Amino acid sequence: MKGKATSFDIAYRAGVSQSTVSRALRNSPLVSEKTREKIQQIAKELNYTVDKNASSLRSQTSTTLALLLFEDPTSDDSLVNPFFLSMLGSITRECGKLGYDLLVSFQELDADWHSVFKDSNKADGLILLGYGDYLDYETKLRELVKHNTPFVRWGAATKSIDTCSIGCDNFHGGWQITEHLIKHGRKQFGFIGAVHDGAPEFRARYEGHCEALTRAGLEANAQLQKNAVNTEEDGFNATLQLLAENQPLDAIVVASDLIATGVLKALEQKDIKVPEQCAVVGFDDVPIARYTKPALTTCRQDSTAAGVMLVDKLVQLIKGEPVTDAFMKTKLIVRESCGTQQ
Amino acid sequence: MKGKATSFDIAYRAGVSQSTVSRALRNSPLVSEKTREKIQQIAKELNYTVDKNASSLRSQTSTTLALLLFEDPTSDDSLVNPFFLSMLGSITRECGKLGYDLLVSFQELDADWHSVFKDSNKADGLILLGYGDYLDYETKLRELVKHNTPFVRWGAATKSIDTCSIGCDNFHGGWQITEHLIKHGRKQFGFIGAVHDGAPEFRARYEGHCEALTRAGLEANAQLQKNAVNTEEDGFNATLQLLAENQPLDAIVVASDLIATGVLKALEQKDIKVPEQCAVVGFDDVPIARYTKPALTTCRQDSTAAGVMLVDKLVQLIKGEPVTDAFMKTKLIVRESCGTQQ
DNA sequence: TGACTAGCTGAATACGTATGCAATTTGAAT
DNA sequence: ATTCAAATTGCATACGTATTCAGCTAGTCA
Repeated sequence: MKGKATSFDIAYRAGVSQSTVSRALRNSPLVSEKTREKIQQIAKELNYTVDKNASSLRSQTSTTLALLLFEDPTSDDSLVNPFFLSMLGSITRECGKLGYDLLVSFQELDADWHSVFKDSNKADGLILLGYGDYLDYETKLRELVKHNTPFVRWGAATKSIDTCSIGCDNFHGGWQITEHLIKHGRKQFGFIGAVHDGAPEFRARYEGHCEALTRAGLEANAQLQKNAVNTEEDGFNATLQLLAENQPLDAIVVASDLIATGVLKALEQKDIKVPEQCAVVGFDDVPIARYTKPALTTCRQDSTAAGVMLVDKLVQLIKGEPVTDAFMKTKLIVRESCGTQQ
Repeated sequence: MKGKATSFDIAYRAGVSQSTVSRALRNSPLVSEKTREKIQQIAKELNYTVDKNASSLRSQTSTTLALLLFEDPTSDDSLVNPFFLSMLGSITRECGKLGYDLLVSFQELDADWHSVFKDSNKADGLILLGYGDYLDYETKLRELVKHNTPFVRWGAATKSIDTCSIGCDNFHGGWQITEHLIKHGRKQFGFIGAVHDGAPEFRARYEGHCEALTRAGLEANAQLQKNAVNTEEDGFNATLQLLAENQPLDAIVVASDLIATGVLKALEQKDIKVPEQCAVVGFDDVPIARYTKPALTTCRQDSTAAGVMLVDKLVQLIKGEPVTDAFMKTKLIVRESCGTQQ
């Protein structure tokens, strides 16, 4: 025999029809145990593998999920948002466990990703990863809903669209961090992270932060909030701006760890001791956070659990089962940069 | 019309046959410009997308690559080797640029990954990532060759198998690092990293290290080489073992950055100042290296270029073009941990 | 005018599987 | 022996595209 073995080859050797082979290999109860064993035996001998394309074409289902990662193409190409990257491991493994293949694709924000993967039958469903609120995002989500494309996404639930979102409680996280710092005596807060035109996640963190201040009878000073998108560089620059305000400051709450690395760098350059003179707290708990100097106190989002949940929910959606949004609790990871260890 | 539009739907509206539609959409020169434009216009109106499965089935080519990442499943699930992770970005983007989809899959070392992806026609070719030399690796590579499966891999060229390997010159890197340290007055070297049963990459780095010592008239002391697989924990423990030898020591060359983070941690715990008392140099230049305390001097492998090259070569292979192995030069990145900055 | 070519187009088919339906076998019950 | 249901199996077809081959039209050249 030349080329790959087909189900017909197996049928011929087993003395049965191709239909029976197909059924036997999928463990259909319609075929007798004896026949099934014989067929599976032969299949093994021939190193037979089901042709994915033919199978998908016929059954109109690809058992493949597509992971779309949105990123601003302006940033350094080699630098992928480490938080999402850390989800990749668990997503991949969970897919494997459930028998799904995973297509990974980095998308530029403005591409018309929304139709291609599902419409071409490449994937049964989509996992959307990326800090939200980019160009036409909602419009595209709506498009997906209209097309009946199963998808899940990481991020805050969007009230206006009926989607399955999995995210962490950013508001609570921001509150948690700030409350912790207040409890340990910090009083003059700065906040770094874009809260207006940026990611809604950052905004929620900021609002949680403000809420904690208010409850403690402190006041959020808008002058001490500086915008920064999710890069070290922006963190560095925003910190310099913040310091230029010349206001007393004993704590900086930062919207992400990546930004926080830039904040630490700026403070070091200005000879401001962390945490003695100024506490710094990040958000995400990316791998780097353990290695900064001082080690970064942060608010962990459990990316492993998140990845698993994203896949599980998506598969449920594909199977037509009802799913609900999920909120994950954040966890404060106290390291050195907040000055409250032990 | 219900369901997705097919090429027949377009044909009907355009008043032509399905064949013509197929040709027009693939820009075949066989169809007149007028017809082509009309068809493409209608296709756009109907939001038509070619069905990937049907197309792949018919043409027996999937324009999909599979990235297989091998990792020891014992390590923390969420921790993927950061060096390989950093290749993912460029691999993904290069695939996109060339019109290929990318399947990503983490494989356990012992699975029979070697047949599944290509035989099932899921992918046209394979990218193999992982420090080599795991169970039956060569056997499986040989199997791939026998099956005529196009594949490329990151790592040292294997003399015994006719594969396309892309790797960096680990020997040179080890030599480079050591030579640099010697030039700056270090004399008593330790080496941490598994050199026998571990990755051949680590071994080559060690050999380069030894070569540099020999050329400088120094001698590699086997007692001062301690094994460690690619984890921070192993680095920590190996360092303690190394120190327990109670030999004079003013430099430690480490087989990878990840291990080096553990080395730094151990040295700090033992109150040994880096780099004053002991220089430390890693390998890979993973993102974390910039953030350790002190910042890690290391030997960079250009993962972005590597990723692009892996994809390019694989596509060439798929097209039947001849390819050659490639060796990339390493680059010494001097930071603080070697004590020679400026 | 006829013959021939270039340029397009369409009919028909194959890719390899999954599945509805009909057909057959088996065994049990009458 | 007859009937009937249950258990298996096979036949035929559809999934949607790409491509071979043949056919048609219009234009060219003799």
